[in-house]
Amino acid sequence: MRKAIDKCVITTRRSPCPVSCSLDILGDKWTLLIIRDMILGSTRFKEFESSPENIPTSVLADRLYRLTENNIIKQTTSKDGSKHAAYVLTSKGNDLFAVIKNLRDWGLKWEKGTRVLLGNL
Amino acid sequence: MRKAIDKCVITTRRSPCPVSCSLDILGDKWTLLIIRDMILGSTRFKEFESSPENIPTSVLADRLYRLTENNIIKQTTSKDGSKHAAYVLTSKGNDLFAVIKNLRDWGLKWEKGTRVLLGNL
DNA sequence: TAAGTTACTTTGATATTGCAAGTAAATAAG
DNA sequence: CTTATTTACTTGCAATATCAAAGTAACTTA
Repeated sequence: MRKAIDKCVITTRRSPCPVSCSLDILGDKWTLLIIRDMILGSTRFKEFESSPENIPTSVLADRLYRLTENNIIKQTTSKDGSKHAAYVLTSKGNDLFAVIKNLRDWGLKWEKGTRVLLGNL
Repeated sequence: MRKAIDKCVITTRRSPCPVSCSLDILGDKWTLLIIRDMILGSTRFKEFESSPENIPTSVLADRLYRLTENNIIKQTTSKDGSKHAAYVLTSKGNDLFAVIKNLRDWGLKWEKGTRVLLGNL
């Protein structure tokens, strides 16, 4: 995916438009699903990996890195005292709840056969 | 991009989750920008093309096709009587206004240097 | 009716994704 | 304490998608 050497997030914006800028960061098939999982309480790599959409591990590692770079999530020492990585939403990340809810509502309204799987998402 | 022969939108969902399903359709860097432009009044290929983000024409053609397949936009005969293609939002498409507004608000709040360019987006 | 303009398609290089396999550190089991 | 298992990734590579540039046919304007 991205080699250790080129682990850097390029931050060239397509335009100053806030919609465009948000999509520069969030606009792909996986990023907001990770946020969804975090809203539902997931904190660990393994948990994101085991979501029903089956994100490739290489993509997951890449997205966790980018989300961290963009201060949307951050690593913490997990409460259970384990030394395994744990991720939590920052307030910037928590503010994406509204976006997720709108995507959920739109999906429920217009796409037949969708249904809430866990929690309220 | 897509050859005439394979112009078909594959509709395999990653999961029945409404968030995931919405992202199957909307989850990329360009789709919601076209919706943004349409909310701001654009109807023609040339107008989408001349937005500040500079969408490649091949991607634009592809997205207009997919949005049409998903009943988010539809072709109309334009009001001015010209025979050139014109696109308008369906009610399904109009319902994305909430998503766009959330992305705008999130961008304005958290991304320095973003600013509303035209209208309210 | 000739000269744009519009709405695309095509082409080919480059970048991203998806999948399978591999690995090192952390934890659990014996 | 030693081995086995789990976790959190990385690597390699084929498949797919993107981008930029150029091309084209239908439509409109001069």
